[in-house]
Amino acid sequence: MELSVKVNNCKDCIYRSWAFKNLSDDDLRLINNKKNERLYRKGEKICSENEPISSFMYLQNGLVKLYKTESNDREHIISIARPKDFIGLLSIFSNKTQVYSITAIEDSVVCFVDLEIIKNMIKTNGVFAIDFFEKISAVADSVIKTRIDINTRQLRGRIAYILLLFAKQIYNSPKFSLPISRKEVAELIDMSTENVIRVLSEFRKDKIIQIEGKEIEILDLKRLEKIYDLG
Amino acid sequence: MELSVKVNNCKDCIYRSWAFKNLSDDDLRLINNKKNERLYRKGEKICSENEPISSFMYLQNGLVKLYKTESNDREHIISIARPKDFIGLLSIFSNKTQVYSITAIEDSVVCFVDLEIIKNMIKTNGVFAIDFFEKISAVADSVIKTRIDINTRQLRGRIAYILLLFAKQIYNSPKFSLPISRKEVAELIDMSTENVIRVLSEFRKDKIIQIEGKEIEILDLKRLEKIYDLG
DNA sequence: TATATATCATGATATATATCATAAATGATA
DNA sequence: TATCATTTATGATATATATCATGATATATA
Repeated sequence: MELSVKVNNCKDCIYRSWAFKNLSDDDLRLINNKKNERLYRKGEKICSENEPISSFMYLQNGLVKLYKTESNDREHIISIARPKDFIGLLSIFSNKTQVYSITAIEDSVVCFVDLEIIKNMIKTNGVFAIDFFEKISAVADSVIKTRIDINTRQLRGRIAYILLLFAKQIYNSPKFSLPISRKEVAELIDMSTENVIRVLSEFRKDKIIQIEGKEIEILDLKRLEKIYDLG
Repeated sequence: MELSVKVNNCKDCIYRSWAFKNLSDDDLRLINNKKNERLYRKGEKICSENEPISSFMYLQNGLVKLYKTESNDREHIISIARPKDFIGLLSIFSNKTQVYSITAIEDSVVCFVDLEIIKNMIKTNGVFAIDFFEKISAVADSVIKTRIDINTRQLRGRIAYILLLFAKQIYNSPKFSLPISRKEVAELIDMSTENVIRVLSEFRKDKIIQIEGKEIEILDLKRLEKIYDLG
Protein backbone atom coordinates (compact mmCIF):
# COMPACT_ATOMS: atom_id res chain seq x y z
CA MET A 1 0.00 0.00 0.00
CA GLU A 2 0.95 3.59 -0.53
CA LEU A 3 1.83 4.33 3.05
CA SER A 4 4.42 1.60 3.26
CA VAL A 5 6.62 3.37 0.75
CA LYS A 6 9.15 4.70 3.19
CA VAL A 7 11.18 7.77 2.47
CA ASN A 8 14.68 6.96 3.52
CA ASN A 9 16.36 10.19 2.69
CA CYS A 10 15.13 13.61 3.77
CA LYS A 11 16.64 14.96 0.59
CA ASP A 12 14.00 13.14 -1.44
CA CYS A 13 11.13 13.78 0.94
CA ILE A 14 8.24 15.43 -0.87
CA TYR A 15 7.60 17.45 2.26
CA ARG A 16 10.95 19.13 2.11
CA SER A 17 9.10 22.15 0.76
CA TRP A 18 8.14 22.86 4.32
CA ALA A 19 10.46 24.66 6.73
CA PHE A 20 13.35 22.54 5.55
CA LYS A 21 13.58 23.99 2.08
CA ASN A 22 16.62 26.12 2.73
CA LEU A 23 18.72 23.52 4.49
CA SER A 24 22.11 22.60 3.13
CA ASP A 25 22.91 19.01 2.14
CA ASP A 26 25.01 18.70 5.28
CA ASP A 27 22.20 19.82 7.56
CA LEU A 28 19.77 17.50 5.80
CA ARG A 29 22.15 14.61 6.26
CA LEU A 30 22.32 15.42 9.97
CA ILE A 31 18.52 15.32 10.28
CA ASN A 32 18.36 12.23 8.13
CA ASN A 33 20.61 10.32 10.50
CA LYS A 34 18.62 11.25 13.54
CA LYS A 35 15.13 11.02 12.17
CA ASN A 36 12.71 8.20 12.61
CA GLU A 37 9.65 7.46 10.52
CA ARG A 38 6.84 5.32 11.76
CA LEU A 39 3.49 4.13 10.47
CA TYR A 40 0.59 4.25 12.91
CA ARG A 41 -2.61 2.38 12.20
CA LYS A 42 -5.96 4.08 12.60
CA GLY A 43 -6.71 4.24 16.32
CA GLU A 44 -3.09 3.83 17.43
CA LYS A 45 -1.85 6.28 20.02
CA ILE A 46 1.18 8.30 18.98
CA CYS A 47 1.90 10.01 22.27
CA SER A 48 0.32 10.63 25.66
CA GLU A 49 -0.08 13.57 27.98
CA ASN A 50 2.78 13.96 30.48
CA GLU A 51 5.23 11.93 28.41
CA PRO A 52 8.61 13.65 28.13
CA ILE A 53 9.09 15.51 24.86
CA SER A 54 12.17 14.44 22.96
CA SER A 55 11.18 14.84 19.33
CA PHE A 56 9.77 17.28 16.93
CA MET A 57 6.87 15.43 15.27
CA TYR A 58 5.91 16.00 11.72
CA LEU A 59 2.89 14.41 10.02
CA GLN A 60 3.88 13.06 6.62
CA ASN A 61 0.72 11.25 5.75
CA GLY A 62 -2.67 10.55 7.23
CA LEU A 63 -4.69 12.37 9.86
CA VAL A 64 -4.30 12.62 13.63
CA LYS A 65 -6.26 14.13 16.50
CA LEU A 66 -4.75 16.20 19.28
CA TYR A 67 -6.72 15.93 22.51
CA LYS A 68 -6.76 16.26 26.25
CA THR A 69 -8.37 13.91 28.74
CA GLU A 70 -10.55 15.82 31.16
CA SER A 71 -10.82 14.87 34.81
CA ASN A 72 -14.13 13.11 34.17
CA ASP A 73 -12.68 10.81 31.49
CA ARG A 74 -14.23 12.86 28.76
CA GLU A 75 -11.86 13.63 25.95
CA HIS A 76 -11.63 17.05 24.46
CA ILE A 77 -10.26 17.31 20.94
CA ILE A 78 -8.20 20.43 20.33
CA SER A 79 -7.50 19.99 16.65
CA ILE A 80 -7.19 17.68 13.71
CA ALA A 81 -3.73 17.81 12.17
CA ARG A 82 -3.15 17.30 8.47
CA PRO A 83 -0.11 16.21 6.48
CA LYS A 84 2.65 18.82 6.67
CA ASP A 85 1.44 19.95 10.07
CA PHE A 86 3.89 19.68 12.87
CA ILE A 87 1.94 18.00 15.61
CA GLY A 88 2.21 18.67 19.32
CA LEU A 89 1.96 22.42 18.96
CA LEU A 90 4.36 24.82 20.59
CA SER A 91 4.73 22.85 23.78
CA ILE A 92 7.99 21.55 22.36
CA PHE A 93 9.56 24.89 23.21
CA SER A 94 7.76 25.80 26.39
CA ASN A 95 7.21 22.43 28.08
CA LYS A 96 9.26 19.45 29.08
CA THR A 97 6.32 17.08 28.78
CA GLN A 98 3.50 16.65 26.29
CA VAL A 99 0.43 18.71 27.09
CA TYR A 100 -1.83 16.77 24.73
CA SER A 101 -2.30 13.21 23.58
CA ILE A 102 -2.16 12.34 19.90
CA THR A 103 -3.90 9.43 18.17
CA ALA A 104 -4.09 8.49 14.50
CA ILE A 105 -7.61 8.78 13.08
CA GLU A 106 -6.43 7.43 9.75
CA ASP A 107 -3.36 5.35 8.97
CA SER A 108 -0.59 7.88 9.40
CA VAL A 109 3.13 8.24 8.95
CA VAL A 110 4.86 10.42 11.52
CA CYS A 111 8.42 11.59 11.18
CA PHE A 112 10.24 12.13 14.47
CA VAL A 113 13.26 14.41 14.51
CA ASP A 114 15.40 14.66 17.62
CA LEU A 115 14.45 17.92 19.31
CA GLU A 116 18.06 18.77 20.15
CA ILE A 117 18.98 18.65 16.48
CA ILE A 118 16.18 21.07 15.65
CA LYS A 119 17.13 23.40 18.47
CA ASN A 120 20.73 23.28 17.41
CA MET A 121 19.79 24.08 13.86
CA ILE A 122 17.76 27.04 15.05
CA LYS A 123 20.83 28.26 16.89
CA THR A 124 23.22 27.86 14.01
CA ASN A 125 21.09 28.43 10.92
CA GLY A 126 19.30 31.76 11.01
CA VAL A 127 17.39 31.33 7.79
CA PHE A 128 16.08 27.98 8.96
CA ALA A 129 15.07 29.54 12.29
CA ILE A 130 12.88 32.07 10.52
CA ASP A 131 11.38 29.51 8.10
CA PHE A 132 10.69 27.17 10.96
CA PHE A 133 8.97 29.75 13.12
CA GLU A 134 6.87 31.03 10.29
CA LYS A 135 5.49 27.56 9.85
CA ILE A 136 4.85 26.65 13.44
CA SER A 137 3.40 30.08 14.12
CA ALA A 138 0.92 29.57 11.31
CA VAL A 139 -0.17 26.24 12.80
CA ALA A 140 -0.59 27.67 16.31
CA ASP A 141 -2.45 30.68 14.93
CA SER A 142 -4.79 28.46 13.01
CA VAL A 143 -5.56 26.40 16.12
CA ILE A 144 -6.52 29.58 17.97
CA LYS A 145 -8.59 30.77 15.03
CA THR A 146 -10.40 27.43 14.81
CA ARG A 147 -11.26 27.44 18.51
CA ILE A 148 -12.73 30.94 18.18
CA ASP A 149 -14.61 29.96 15.01
CA ILE A 150 -16.22 27.07 16.85
CA ASN A 151 -16.95 28.78 20.12
CA THR A 152 -18.61 31.84 18.67
CA ARG A 153 -21.16 29.65 16.90
CA GLN A 154 -23.99 27.49 18.04
CA LEU A 155 -24.78 23.87 17.27
CA ARG A 156 -25.84 24.23 13.63
CA GLY A 157 -23.04 26.63 12.79
CA ARG A 158 -20.50 24.36 14.43
CA ILE A 159 -21.63 21.30 12.51
CA ALA A 160 -21.54 23.35 9.31
CA TYR A 161 -18.02 24.41 10.20
CA ILE A 162 -16.89 20.82 10.69
CA LEU A 163 -18.43 19.64 7.43
CA LEU A 164 -16.83 22.52 5.56
CA LEU A 165 -13.50 21.85 7.30
CA PHE A 166 -13.39 18.25 6.10
CA ALA A 167 -14.73 19.02 2.63
CA LYS A 168 -12.62 22.07 1.88
CA GLN A 169 -9.50 21.87 3.96
CA ILE A 170 -8.92 18.18 4.46
CA TYR A 171 -10.38 16.11 1.62
CA ASN A 172 -10.80 18.84 -0.95
CA SER A 173 -14.05 17.28 -2.13
CA PRO A 174 -17.76 17.62 -1.29
CA LYS A 175 -17.87 13.86 -0.85
CA PHE A 176 -15.78 12.24 1.84
CA SER A 177 -15.69 9.58 4.47
CA LEU A 178 -15.84 11.15 7.92
CA PRO A 179 -12.78 9.77 9.72
CA ILE A 180 -14.13 10.37 13.20
CA SER A 181 -17.23 9.16 15.04
CA ARG A 182 -20.13 11.43 15.95
CA LYS A 183 -18.87 11.23 19.53
CA GLU A 184 -15.50 12.59 18.43
CA VAL A 185 -17.17 15.37 16.47
CA ALA A 186 -18.95 16.22 19.72
CA GLU A 187 -15.62 16.25 21.57
CA LEU A 188 -14.21 18.56 18.93
CA ILE A 189 -16.99 21.14 19.03
CA ASP A 190 -18.00 20.90 22.71
CA MET A 191 -21.47 19.50 22.14
CA SER A 192 -23.36 16.36 23.16
CA THR A 193 -23.13 13.37 20.85
CA GLU A 194 -26.90 13.17 20.52
CA ASN A 195 -27.13 16.70 19.24
CA VAL A 196 -24.38 16.13 16.70
CA ILE A 197 -26.36 13.18 15.34
CA ARG A 198 -29.59 15.14 15.48
CA VAL A 199 -28.27 18.10 13.51
CA LEU A 200 -26.67 15.82 10.91
CA SER A 201 -30.06 14.12 10.49
CA GLU A 202 -31.69 17.52 10.20
CA PHE A 203 -29.25 18.56 7.47
CA ARG A 204 -30.01 15.28 5.72
CA LYS A 205 -33.77 15.85 5.91
CA ASP A 206 -33.25 19.37 4.58
CA LYS A 207 -31.27 17.88 1.68
CA ILE A 208 -28.18 19.88 2.59
CA ILE A 209 -26.12 16.73 2.92
CA GLN A 210 -26.43 13.06 2.14
CA ILE A 211 -25.28 10.57 4.79
CA GLU A 212 -24.71 6.87 4.63
CA GLY A 213 -22.88 5.88 7.78
CA LYS A 214 -19.53 7.61 7.61
CA GLU A 215 -19.98 8.58 3.96
CA ILE A 216 -21.02 12.18 3.67
CA GLU A 217 -21.72 14.27 0.60
CA ILE A 218 -22.45 17.96 0.67
CA LEU A 219 -25.38 18.58 -1.68
CA ASP A 220 -26.06 22.25 -1.03
CA LEU A 221 -22.79 24.02 -0.33
CA LYS A 222 -24.32 27.50 -0.50
CA ARG A 223 -26.84 26.76 2.22
CA LEU A 224 -24.23 25.09 4.41
CA GLU A 225 -22.01 28.13 4.08
CA LYS A 226 -24.94 30.35 4.98
CA ILE A 227 -25.58 28.33 8.13
CA TYR A 228 -21.90 28.67 8.98
CA ASP A 229 -21.96 32.42 8.35
CA LEU A 230 -25.05 33.02 10.44
CA GLY A 231 -23.50 31.05 13.27
CA MET B 1 2.85 58.98 38.36
CA GLU B 2 4.63 55.68 38.17
CA LEU B 3 3.89 55.00 34.54
CA SER B 4 5.48 58.20 33.34
CA VAL B 5 8.90 57.01 34.47
CA LYS B 6 10.23 56.17 31.08
CA VAL B 7 12.95 53.62 30.59
CA ASN B 8 15.32 55.11 28.10
CA ASN B 9 17.84 52.35 27.90
CA CYS B 10 16.99 48.70 27.31
CA LYS B 11 20.03 47.84 29.37
CA ASP B 12 18.27 49.15 32.48
CA CYS B 13 14.84 47.81 31.64
CA ILE B 14 13.49 45.71 34.47
CA TYR B 15 11.93 43.44 31.88
CA ARG B 16 15.25 42.52 30.40
CA SER B 17 14.89 39.24 32.26
CA TRP B 18 12.57 38.19 29.49
CA ALA B 19 13.85 36.79 26.22
CA PHE B 20 16.46 39.51 26.05
CA LYS B 21 18.54 38.32 28.97
CA ASN B 22 21.32 36.84 26.88
CA LEU B 23 21.81 39.73 24.50
CA SER B 24 25.17 41.40 24.23
CA ASP B 25 25.58 45.12 24.93
CA ASP B 26 25.90 45.70 21.19
CA ASP B 27 22.66 43.93 20.40
CA LEU B 28 20.88 45.77 23.19
CA ARG B 29 22.14 49.09 21.85
CA LEU B 30 20.75 48.14 18.44
CA ILE B 31 17.32 47.44 19.88
CA ASN B 32 17.52 50.53 22.05
CA ASN B 33 18.00 52.74 19.02
CA LYS B 34 15.07 51.27 17.15
CA LYS B 35 12.62 50.83 19.97
CA ASN B 36 9.76 53.06 20.82
CA GLU B 37 7.92 53.25 24.13
CA ARG B 38 4.48 54.69 24.44
CA LEU B 39 1.94 55.21 27.16
CA TYR B 40 -1.66 54.38 26.34
CA ARG B 41 -4.49 55.58 28.55
CA LYS B 42 -7.21 53.18 29.60
CA GLY B 43 -9.54 52.69 26.63
CA GLU B 44 -7.01 53.80 24.02
CA LYS B 45 -6.61 51.54 21.02
CA ILE B 46 -3.10 50.24 20.43
CA CYS B 47 -3.65 48.57 17.09
CA SER B 48 -6.43 47.47 14.78
CA GLU B 49 -7.22 44.39 12.74
CA ASN B 50 -5.82 44.49 9.19
CA GLU B 51 -3.17 47.07 10.02
CA PRO B 52 0.22 46.11 8.64
CA ILE B 53 2.52 44.55 11.23
CA SER B 54 5.83 46.35 11.56
CA SER B 55 6.72 45.93 15.21
CA PHE B 56 7.10 43.37 17.86
CA MET B 57 4.97 44.66 20.75
CA TYR B 58 5.90 44.07 24.31
CA LEU B 59 3.74 45.07 27.28
CA GLN B 60 5.88 46.75 29.93
CA ASN B 61 3.17 47.89 32.24
CA GLY B 62 -0.58 47.81 32.49
CA LEU B 63 -3.16 45.49 31.00
CA VAL B 64 -4.50 45.15 27.46
CA LYS B 65 -7.20 43.13 25.73
CA LEU B 66 -6.73 41.29 22.47
CA TYR B 67 -9.97 40.98 20.51
CA LYS B 68 -11.66 40.47 17.22
CA THR B 69 -14.68 42.32 15.85
CA GLU B 70 -17.28 39.87 14.62
CA SER B 71 -19.42 40.54 11.55
CA ASN B 72 -22.35 41.60 13.74
CA ASP B 73 -20.33 44.29 15.55
CA ARG B 74 -19.97 42.11 18.61
CA GLU B 75 -16.48 41.99 19.94
CA HIS B 76 -14.89 38.76 20.98
CA ILE B 77 -12.04 38.99 23.46
CA ILE B 78 -9.33 36.38 22.90
CA SER B 79 -7.13 37.14 25.85
CA ILE B 80 -5.98 39.63 28.44
CA ALA B 81 -2.26 40.28 28.22
CA ARG B 82 -0.17 41.07 31.28
CA PRO B 83 3.16 42.85 31.70
CA LYS B 84 5.99 40.85 30.13
CA ASP B 85 3.61 39.34 27.58
CA PHE B 86 4.40 39.98 24.01
CA ILE B 87 1.10 41.10 22.55
CA GLY B 88 -0.23 40.31 19.13
CA LEU B 89 0.49 36.61 19.34
CA LEU B 90 2.32 34.69 16.69
CA SER B 91 0.76 36.52 13.79
CA ILE B 92 3.94 38.53 13.63
CA PHE B 93 5.61 35.56 11.97
CA SER B 94 2.78 34.14 9.93
CA ASN B 95 0.86 37.22 8.85
CA LYS B 96 1.57 40.52 7.20
CA THR B 97 -1.33 42.25 8.94
CA GLN B 98 -2.73 42.21 12.45
CA VAL B 99 -5.32 39.53 13.04
CA TYR B 100 -6.60 41.07 16.26
CA SER B 101 -7.20 44.51 17.69
CA ILE B 102 -5.58 45.56 20.94
CA THR B 103 -6.88 48.13 23.43
CA ALA B 104 -5.56 49.18 26.82
CA ILE B 105 -7.90 48.24 29.67
CA GLU B 106 -5.62 49.97 32.17
CA ASP B 107 -3.03 52.67 31.57
CA SER B 108 -0.32 50.74 29.77
CA VAL B 109 3.18 51.19 28.48
CA VAL B 110 3.94 49.31 25.28
CA CYS B 111 7.41 48.91 23.90
CA PHE B 112 7.60 48.62 20.11
CA VAL B 113 10.66 47.03 18.56
CA ASP B 114 11.13 47.07 14.81
CA LEU B 115 10.22 43.61 13.58
CA GLU B 116 13.12 43.48 11.15
CA ILE B 117 15.58 43.97 13.99
CA ILE B 118 14.03 41.07 15.88
CA LYS B 119 14.06 38.85 12.81
CA ASN B 120 17.62 39.77 12.12
CA MET B 121 18.59 38.97 15.68
CA ILE B 122 16.90 35.59 15.40
CA LYS B 123 18.95 34.94 12.29
CA THR B 124 22.26 35.98 13.77
CA ASN B 125 21.95 35.15 17.46
CA GLY B 126 21.03 31.52 18.01
CA VAL B 127 20.78 31.70 21.78
CA PHE B 128 18.41 34.64 21.50
CA ALA B 129 16.34 32.73 18.93
CA ILE B 130 15.77 29.88 21.38
CA ASP B 131 15.05 32.19 24.33
CA PHE B 132 12.66 34.20 22.23
CA PHE B 133 10.73 31.21 20.94
CA GLU B 134 10.47 29.66 24.36
CA LYS B 135 8.74 32.79 25.57
CA ILE B 136 6.38 33.36 22.71
CA SER B 137 5.52 29.68 22.59
CA ALA B 138 4.56 29.80 26.24
CA VAL B 139 2.26 32.74 25.60
CA ALA B 140 0.59 31.08 22.59
CA ASP B 141 0.22 27.84 24.51
CA SER B 142 -1.38 29.62 27.41
CA VAL B 143 -3.89 31.31 25.10
CA ILE B 144 -4.92 27.92 23.73
CA LYS B 145 -5.11 26.48 27.24
CA THR B 146 -7.26 29.38 28.42
CA ARG B 147 -9.69 28.99 25.53
CA ILE B 148 -10.10 25.30 26.33
CA ASP B 149 -10.46 26.03 30.05
CA ILE B 150 -13.28 28.43 29.31
CA ASN B 151 -15.07 26.44 26.65
CA THR B 152 -15.22 23.18 28.55
CA ARG B 153 -17.05 24.89 31.40
CA GLN B 154 -20.46 26.37 31.81
CA LEU B 155 -21.51 29.77 33.05
CA ARG B 156 -20.70 29.39 36.74
CA GLY B 157 -17.40 27.64 36.07
CA ARG B 158 -16.43 30.31 33.56
CA ILE B 159 -17.13 33.15 35.95
CA ALA B 160 -15.17 31.31 38.64
CA TYR B 161 -12.33 30.97 36.15
CA ILE B 162 -12.31 34.68 35.40
CA LEU B 163 -12.39 35.66 39.05
CA LEU B 164 -9.54 33.28 39.84
CA LEU B 165 -7.62 34.55 36.81
CA PHE B 166 -7.72 38.14 38.01
CA ALA B 167 -7.09 37.27 41.66
CA LYS B 168 -4.31 34.76 41.19
CA GLN B 169 -2.61 35.52 37.91
CA ILE B 170 -3.10 39.22 37.40
CA TYR B 171 -3.48 41.05 40.71
CA ASN B 172 -2.09 38.43 43.04
CA SER B 173 -4.68 39.35 45.66
CA PRO B 174 -8.19 38.19 46.60
CA LYS B 175 -9.27 41.83 46.47
CA PHE B 176 -9.05 43.71 43.22
CA SER B 177 -10.72 46.21 40.98
CA LEU B 178 -12.13 44.47 37.91
CA PRO B 179 -10.59 46.37 34.99
CA ILE B 180 -13.24 45.36 32.49
CA SER B 181 -17.00 45.82 32.34
CA ARG B 182 -19.48 42.96 32.73
CA LYS B 183 -20.07 43.25 29.01
CA GLU B 184 -16.38 42.66 28.35
CA VAL B 185 -16.35 39.68 30.70
CA ALA B 186 -19.20 38.33 28.60
CA GLU B 187 -17.19 38.89 25.43
CA LEU B 188 -14.27 37.06 26.99
CA ILE B 189 -16.18 33.96 28.03
CA ASP B 190 -18.81 33.82 25.26
CA MET B 191 -21.82 34.50 27.44
CA SER B 192 -24.55 37.12 27.57
CA THR B 193 -23.90 40.20 29.68
CA GLU B 194 -27.06 39.64 31.73
CA ASN B 195 -25.93 36.19 32.77
CA VAL B 196 -22.52 37.43 33.79
CA ILE B 197 -24.20 39.97 36.07
CA ARG B 198 -26.65 37.38 37.33
CA VAL B 199 -23.98 34.86 38.30
CA LEU B 200 -21.88 37.54 39.98
CA SER B 201 -24.96 38.51 42.01
CA GLU B 202 -25.53 34.86 42.86
CA PHE B 203 -21.95 34.48 44.07
CA ARG B 204 -22.48 37.61 46.19
CA LYS B 205 -25.70 36.27 47.70
CA ASP B 206 -23.91 32.99 48.45
CA LYS B 207 -21.16 34.99 50.18
CA ILE B 208 -18.50 33.63 47.83
CA ILE B 209 -17.53 37.13 46.78
CA GLN B 210 -18.19 40.69 47.80
CA ILE B 211 -18.92 43.22 45.07
CA GLU B 212 -19.12 46.96 45.12
CA GLY B 213 -19.21 48.16 41.55
CA LYS B 214 -15.87 47.18 40.08
CA GLU B 215 -14.40 46.31 43.47
CA ILE B 216 -14.41 42.58 44.01
CA GLU B 217 -13.17 40.56 46.94
CA ILE B 218 -13.09 36.80 47.01
CA LEU B 219 -14.40 35.70 50.40
CA ASP B 220 -14.52 31.95 49.95
CA LEU B 221 -11.66 30.86 47.72
CA LYS B 222 -12.18 27.15 48.38
CA ARG B 223 -15.75 27.23 47.16
CA LEU B 224 -14.87 29.29 44.13
CA GLU B 225 -12.16 26.81 43.23
CA LYS B 226 -14.65 23.98 43.65
CA ILE B 227 -17.08 25.68 41.27
CA TYR B 228 -14.23 26.06 38.81
CA ASP B 229 -13.21 22.42 39.19
CA LEU B 230 -16.72 21.09 38.73
CA GLY B 231 -17.09 23.23 35.60
C1' DT C 1 -25.79 71.46 36.44
C1' DA C 2 -28.70 69.15 33.32
C1' DT C 3 -29.04 65.69 29.88
C1' DA C 4 -27.72 61.88 27.45
C1' DT C 5 -25.53 57.42 27.43
C1' DA C 6 -23.59 53.33 29.10
C1' DT C 7 -23.49 50.09 32.79
C1' DC C 8 -25.50 47.31 36.30
C1' DA C 9 -29.38 44.74 37.97
C1' DT C 10 -33.35 41.60 38.12
C1' DG C 11 -37.61 39.22 36.62
C1' DA C 12 -40.27 36.90 32.97
C1' DT C 13 -40.15 34.33 28.99
C1' DA C 14 -38.33 31.97 24.95
C1' DT C 15 -34.87 29.16 23.02
C1' DA C 16 -31.02 26.14 22.77
C1' DT C 17 -28.87 22.37 24.44
C1' DA C 18 -28.05 18.41 27.54
C1' DT C 19 -29.67 14.44 29.60
C1' DC C 20 -32.34 10.32 29.97
C1' DA C 21 -34.53 6.47 27.87
C1' DT C 22 -34.93 3.20 24.39
C1' DA C 23 -33.96 0.77 20.14
C1' DA C 24 -31.93 -0.38 15.72
C1' DA C 25 -27.73 -0.94 13.23
C1' DT C 26 -23.04 -1.85 13.07
C1' DG C 27 -18.73 -3.72 14.38
C1' DA C 28 -15.75 -6.51 17.28
C1' DT C 29 -14.70 -10.84 19.28
C1' DA C 30 -14.85 -15.44 21.11
C1' DT D 1 -22.35 -17.91 14.08
C1' DA D 2 -23.64 -16.13 18.47
C1' DT D 3 -22.69 -12.68 21.86
C1' DC D 4 -21.35 -8.39 23.45
C1' DA D 5 -20.10 -3.62 22.97
C1' DT D 6 -20.22 0.50 20.43
C1' DT D 7 -22.24 3.64 17.34
C1' DT D 8 -26.15 5.68 15.30
C1' DA D 9 -30.74 7.24 15.85
C1' DT D 10 -34.92 9.54 17.76
C1' DG D 11 -38.32 11.11 21.22
C1' DA D 12 -39.41 13.05 25.78
C1' DT D 13 -38.00 15.81 29.35
C1' DA D 14 -35.04 18.71 32.16
C1' DT D 15 -31.75 22.27 32.38
C1' DA D 16 -28.96 26.02 30.97
C1' DT D 17 -28.67 30.04 28.69
C1' DA D 18 -30.21 33.94 25.78
C1' DT D 19 -33.38 37.40 24.95
C1' DC D 20 -36.69 40.86 26.12
C1' DA D 21 -38.35 44.27 29.21
C1' DT D 22 -37.78 47.61 32.66
C1' DG D 23 -35.62 50.36 36.11
C1' DA D 24 -31.78 52.03 38.89
C1' DT D 25 -27.03 53.74 39.02
C1' DA D 26 -23.19 55.43 37.40
C1' DT D 27 -20.46 57.95 33.91
C1' DA D 28 -19.65 60.94 30.19
C1' DT D 29 -20.73 65.13 27.78
C1' DA D 30 -22.90 69.52 26.49
